[in-house]
Amino acid sequence: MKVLIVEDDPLHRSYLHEAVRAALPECDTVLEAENGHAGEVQARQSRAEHVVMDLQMSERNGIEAARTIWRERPDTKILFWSNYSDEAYVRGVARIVPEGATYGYVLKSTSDERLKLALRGVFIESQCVIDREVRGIQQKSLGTAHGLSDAEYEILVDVALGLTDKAIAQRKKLSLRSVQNRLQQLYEKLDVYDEPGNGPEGWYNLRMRAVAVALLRKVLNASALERGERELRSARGN
Amino acid sequence: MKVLIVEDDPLHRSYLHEAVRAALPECDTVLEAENGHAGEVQARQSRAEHVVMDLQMSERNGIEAARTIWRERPDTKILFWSNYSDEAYVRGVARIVPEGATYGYVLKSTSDERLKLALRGVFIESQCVIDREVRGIQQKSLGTAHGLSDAEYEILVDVALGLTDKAIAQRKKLSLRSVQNRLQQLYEKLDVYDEPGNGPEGWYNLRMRAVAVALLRKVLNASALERGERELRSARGN
DNA sequence: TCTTGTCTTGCGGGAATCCGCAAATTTTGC
DNA sequence: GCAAAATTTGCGGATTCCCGCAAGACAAGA
Repeated sequence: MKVLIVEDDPLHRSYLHEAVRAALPECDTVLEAENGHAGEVQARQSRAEHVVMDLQMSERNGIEAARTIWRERPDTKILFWSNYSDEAYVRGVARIVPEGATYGYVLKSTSDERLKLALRGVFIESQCVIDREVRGIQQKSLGTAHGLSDAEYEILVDVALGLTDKAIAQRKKLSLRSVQNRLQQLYEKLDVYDEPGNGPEGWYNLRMRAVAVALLRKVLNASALERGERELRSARGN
Repeated sequence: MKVLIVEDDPLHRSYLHEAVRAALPECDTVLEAENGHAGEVQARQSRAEHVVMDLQMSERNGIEAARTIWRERPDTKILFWSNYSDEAYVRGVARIVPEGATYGYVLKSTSDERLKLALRGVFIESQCVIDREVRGIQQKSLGTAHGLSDAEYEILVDVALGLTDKAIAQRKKLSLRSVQNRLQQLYEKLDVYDEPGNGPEGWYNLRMRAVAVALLRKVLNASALERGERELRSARGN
């Protein structure tokens, strides 16, 4: 059994290496890669079916890397090991998990014991192991109260990239007014309307404020923006 | 001699602890804090004059913590030790360094040797030690070509927070048109005008696109946004 | 003093936004 | 198969943004 570790921080990498050795005696080979791109190459060459992957890496982040790995071998078991549980990350991972694939998502702040359990659970028992806190974010993002639907989230990304309503309408094949409707839903869910009494009204540019709030709440993050920008550019130059 | 380490990652914290022990035999006490807030408290209680500080921590980030520490004792020597050299961080640090204070800024990816040199340089020799790469960012942010002036940067933050032109004008005590002028400078420097030929014109909402570009280039980051938001709220409720 | 350059401000208009209203269309539930 | 609910779309307008143009304000320098 082979395990591939994709992690850019040397300290965390060697810690993970130790943890894998300790938790998985049946593992005979541990490979390492120091960024997403190297990880893809390694996974392809070594045919490793078990991957521990950091999200947030320079060069190429974990979500991108996981997506190409899964595209080539959808039965690869991937355990995401991340510092943060930003809704943007959770959503990003959920978007790329293939049908029926087994994966895990644990935070770097979890105990050695729980990391061990996750390693065995995902790699040996083929269970999906999601950290408690991550699970909470997942739930929240589905709740209709504050949670954004996929449609709303996509609009949010387009807006955040700086596209005009017209451009979004064209991209999403919708009428101008529909895009604006979606935007209004966003404004309500993100609660960007300045309540009267809190200074004069009209303090906020709603479009910009919505993005700011999404960033502050980690519904969006830099990684999601970069992903969107790449997609935008590739769609442009088709 | 006392050294305070403020770092939320346990692995990095113990690594730093070792590095300090090895580089500074004249140091008899090493204290640790696991987030910015605890760091402030520790610094106050222990009167440590030498601090190694991570930027990007939850609870309270390094820039905030450093600012309050320096406000209480401006002669404290602080070595910033960070994963990234985002222009937003570099700018954030530069904004809070007191007159004549000595500090350093090294990346976590530097070698043990250079970390050691930085520790001795800042704490013993009272030199300012700035990593090569960080220095590069500093220079670039000053170059008039793409670099934003402080005035432009402040407008950028206000826009990113979602304020309207009118609100910014009021906040900054400028006329509406002056704010819009500053915005136009921003648009030019961030190069948000879609060149003709690249699809139909009017793809971009300039205001939003400027912020998106700033985020993608790391001129802005989530930390800077949070700082801005806090200032905004405190200014509101005065 | 006069010039030159930078910064600020006002005016005006074209374009984009935000959004209420209502009809048309699709989806959902039974 | 049909009615209720949700979504999409068009229209019109108030507001805001974006920006060219030009007139003051201010500082530096010859």
